[in-house]
Amino acid sequence: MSENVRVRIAPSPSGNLHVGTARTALFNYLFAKKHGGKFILRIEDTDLERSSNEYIKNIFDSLKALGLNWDEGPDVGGQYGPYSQSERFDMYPQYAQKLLDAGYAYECFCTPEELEIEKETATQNKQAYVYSKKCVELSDEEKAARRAKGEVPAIRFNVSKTQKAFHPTSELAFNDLVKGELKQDTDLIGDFVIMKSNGTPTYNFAVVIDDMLMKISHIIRGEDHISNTFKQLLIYEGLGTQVPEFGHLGMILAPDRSKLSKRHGATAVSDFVEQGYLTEALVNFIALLGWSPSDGQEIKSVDEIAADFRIGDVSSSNSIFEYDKLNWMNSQYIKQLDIETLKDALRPYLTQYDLGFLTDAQYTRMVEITREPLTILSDITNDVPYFFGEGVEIELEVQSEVLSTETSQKVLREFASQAQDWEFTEENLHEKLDAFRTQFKEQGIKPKETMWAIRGAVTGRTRGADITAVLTILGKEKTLKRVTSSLA
RNA sequence: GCUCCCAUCGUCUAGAGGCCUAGGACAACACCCUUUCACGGUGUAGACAGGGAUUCGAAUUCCCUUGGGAGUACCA
Repeated sequence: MSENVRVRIAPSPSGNLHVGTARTALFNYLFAKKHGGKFILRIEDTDLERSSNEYIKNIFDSLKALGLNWDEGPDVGGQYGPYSQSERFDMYPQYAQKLLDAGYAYECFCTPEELEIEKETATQNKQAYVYSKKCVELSDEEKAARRAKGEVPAIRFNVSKTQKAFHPTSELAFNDLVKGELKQDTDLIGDFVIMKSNGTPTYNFAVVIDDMLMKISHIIRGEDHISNTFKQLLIYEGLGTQVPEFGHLGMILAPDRSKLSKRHGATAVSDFVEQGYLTEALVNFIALLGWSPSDGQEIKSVDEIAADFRIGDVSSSNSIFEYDKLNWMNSQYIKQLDIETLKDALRPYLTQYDLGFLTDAQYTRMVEITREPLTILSDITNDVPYFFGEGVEIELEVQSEVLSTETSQKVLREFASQAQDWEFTEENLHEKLDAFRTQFKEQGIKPKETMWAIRGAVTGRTRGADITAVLTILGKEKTLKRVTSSLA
């Protein structure tokens, strides 16, 4: 299948790129890479009301950030364009006409009110709603008369007729790439509209025509499309064109097993990026929802995953999006970042501080000593306030439980006097502080307490980065000033 | 309501009849390391939804129940 593999992702720009869509895009991308095929981006912007350029840009940016670059699309073009559905409106009527001519579709003049009544009786009888087909046998005279009255028909697909033409029974089945054989009784599928009375195609029709014209070979999408697949299968057959392969992925659910929505927090790729997740970590994590590496090594680049990817190995069940593992994975990716990249990546989260306060060397050192506990990049914001400004804000608890004690005061007094003569380099400070601790240890004061007093006075906290490096970055003057102001 | 899909530790998963007294990862817990927090290391605990059937033998096959998800538009 190698040269002919063509897959696509077809988001509708009615919102920012959702992680669910991102995962579908990823699996399509992996499938294309694995088989040396093409990955195509098509924007389904037929719902002009809800579509916007801002969302289109967000989709482009997010996909690129995840490393899912497309071979054909609205921006890069390709030989099967245009790649925005709104520019393809004139392509659909001819195929609807073809279906009409073959008898696989017919005009329907039913009003919304009539349809509503049909639906109501169906629900009352606890039956599945299936369109009555009342317009299927309309004579040419009747249709002409209705038109004369100003009625405009929609075009419906004749399900049973198409089914009979291509299959012995009313059962329609196909072999799904991830779920295996899937079947449906087509008697339960009503004759659905393919062209609305306003002349635009419905989703199910447009998708088939687009996929056919773009020569899409494999359609990998969410399992919420399974019921659409049966309708689309029939359209392909009615059109007499080659039917692509289908693969349906389980859904991504929120921890409460409901659909992942805004009320659960971040849903768009760009939301995660804003929060300080690395796209490399995000895409890696998302790949693990439904797929697992054959060697057990979970941290992998998209390229490595592609080499190991087999669509048949993808899990057919839903999976829950839990932050725990994503967080861990993000921290792993942060650890792998080289220092210059990290320094830049962190800047957006440090805007509230005056970075000019530190030299580049000091900023570098600060990042080096504060990077370790970072789960997401934005964690840095609350970890570094004491590096900036002359004074420091002391946490209430630190003041009452650490700095106010007799022991701490003693330590700080001694520190204030001794440190006057110290040279504030990390190497020297390390040595001096070691001796300093020992000195107090002999008086029965634990090293931990000694260091807490100093840390508390200088950073206002009891926890944080390596204190020797902190003092060095601050320098003697600021350190002593802060220590002195903590003396009672 | 009707139709379809799914069902292994809390979560993501390995497992395609004997290799399973079910393996890994995250989270949890304990201990170690340590001038704090953390990182790291070593351990502990934790699952085949329930019931039938097939078989010498079932997490793996079939059926039912239960639970969860999806679809049911002249939306996409």
